[in-house]
Amino acid sequence: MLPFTVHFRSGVPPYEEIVFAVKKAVVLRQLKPGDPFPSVRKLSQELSLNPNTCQKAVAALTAAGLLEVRPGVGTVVCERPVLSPKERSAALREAIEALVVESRQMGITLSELHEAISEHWKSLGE
Amino acid sequence: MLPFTVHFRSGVPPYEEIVFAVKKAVVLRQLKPGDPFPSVRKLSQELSLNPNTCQKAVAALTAAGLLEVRPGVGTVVCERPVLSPKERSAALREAIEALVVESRQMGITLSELHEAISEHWKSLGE
DNA sequence: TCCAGTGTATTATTCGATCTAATACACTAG
DNA sequence: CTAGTGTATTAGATCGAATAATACACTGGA
Repeated sequence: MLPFTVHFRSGVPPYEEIVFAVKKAVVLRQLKPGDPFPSVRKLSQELSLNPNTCQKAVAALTAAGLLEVRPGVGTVVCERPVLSPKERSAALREAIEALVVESRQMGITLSELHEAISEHWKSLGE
Repeated sequence: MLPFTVHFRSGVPPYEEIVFAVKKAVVLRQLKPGDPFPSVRKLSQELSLNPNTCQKAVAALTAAGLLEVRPGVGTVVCERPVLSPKERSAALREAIEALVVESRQMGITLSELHEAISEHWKSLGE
């Protein structure tokens, strides 16, 4: 059994789904810093995917700073990366702009958007 | 000259960039309801794209309710589509979840996220 | 009526990303 | 030494997207 759940949707590359599922699992504390991360071969077996596809997901998560690779040993979950507020805002700029434009185009108010975000935030715990 | 600006990025299909650019232009009031929308052939000429690619963008915008087609005449910008609050929230569910997970994974607080969204919101006017 | 300008449909081809497949290699713990 | 790691390489299959060249139905105006 894997320490996270992947939901595959048509139109979205499987390796991207894995990346998102792992990020969500970390947020939900299903994966904690220091936890061992399943091997590429284990992943490919559990998810019925090619090892290369899983390797691509692991590489992306490593580049994003969520996983740390111990050569020859395995992969573990990292401490949360430390970024300055400026870096954090910049990293989310595009996603925020897309969401805001989409929201205003649909006639959603700023209050409604804040409310919807707060709800999702709380649904992930604490 | 087109009534909106498209920013092409590698990795994103050009027709999706057009769709987003038009949505943003409507939000910015650069495109108002009733305004004539450039023809497919005009678009392809100005953007140096194949007519079929522009046609795909027009079709997507029509399906989204932003444009209205007058057969044989041309295309005009629609009135803002009316959706119930429930429909609006549902339409943004995935984008919001992705943003919230990404934010929490990066260690951003709910307050910081609200602040960043408010800033982007105001940068689009009124 | 005729014609130019609309949106739209069709068919075919090219291109790139993705996923799969089968190996191979360097590393580390036991 | 061996089994289990991550990683790299090469190749092929598949799919979506973009391009290309036409063709058609519709509408407004000359």
